Amino acid sequence: MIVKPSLLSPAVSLRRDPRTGAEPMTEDERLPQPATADIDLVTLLHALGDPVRMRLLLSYADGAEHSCGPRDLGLDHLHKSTVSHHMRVLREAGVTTTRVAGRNRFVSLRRTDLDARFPGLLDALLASAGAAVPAAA
Amino acid sequence: MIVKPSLLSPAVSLRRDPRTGAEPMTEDERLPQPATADIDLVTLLHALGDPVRMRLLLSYADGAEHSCGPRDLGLDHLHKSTVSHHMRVLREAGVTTTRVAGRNRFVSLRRTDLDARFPGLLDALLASAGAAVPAAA
DNA sequence: GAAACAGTTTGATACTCGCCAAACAATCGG
DNA sequence: CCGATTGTTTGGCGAGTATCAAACTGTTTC
Repeated sequence: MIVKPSLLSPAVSLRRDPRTGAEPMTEDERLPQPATADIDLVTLLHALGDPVRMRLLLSYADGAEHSCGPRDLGLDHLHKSTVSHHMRVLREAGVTTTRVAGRNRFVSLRRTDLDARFPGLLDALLASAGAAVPAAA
Repeated sequence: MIVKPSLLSPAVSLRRDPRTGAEPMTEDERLPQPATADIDLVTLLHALGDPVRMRLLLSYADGAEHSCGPRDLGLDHLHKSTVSHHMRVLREAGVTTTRVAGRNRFVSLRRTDLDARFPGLLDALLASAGAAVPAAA
């Protein structure tokens, strides 16, 4: 079940259980996450109702992939296990996806899935979060 | 901190009959609530990240005023003190406003304030909550 | 004044959550 | 193989929360 794609195999095939990831994302190893249709609004709001996770969301809003270290996210004051916990909450809520590549994990926002599930919600949330801290300028 | 108006303010009686029509938003008739500019996004999401409070939000989405009893909200399975607790969380998060009229309290959504603070967010939330339960039709 | 009404507050309990520290697992470089 | 890197998992602790039950406040009605 462990596949090492980077050096030898050009194509990776890791089919998971249909209850977790039923959608065709990048052909790479991903941590378990809910299917788009299974993303629950209350669970999502609960996940984002925490200052640390909201900060993580804003970090991910650029659409790029981010590694998991606290230093990469401006969370030096938190232990790495705490950051790992928060990222798990976000992933299990359907907010983020995690791609495993070697000893690194790359986290990114599930923007397409969220827009499909709750149209307009993510944009409104990001706009609200940006408007909530106007004094920074 | 909860302030008892009847003990601190000697002359507060601004009671008006509800049948006379819409009343201006008088401070003395309202339970304490955050100012529009003080509504915090994370606090708001935390408040809505609970199934009971999300249900309350949907009940208030019609814009009308609702009394506080569990029977009026389809929450018969919950104790009245529990409902009171949830409505306090919503009010302190800035989601709702509570007008005191005699021995009744009328709760309604702060739609204008929320739209001013976080444009588009409430609509997206209500649309998402409606889309989250499509099998009910 | 007494009773009924509408809702809040307090106390108690069980559960969840956020946090850290240490142990653990997997990968990459020597 | 050994150690360094990267992140996860487990255990524990303090704080917060959801719930009910009972007592309480203020209001209306009798």
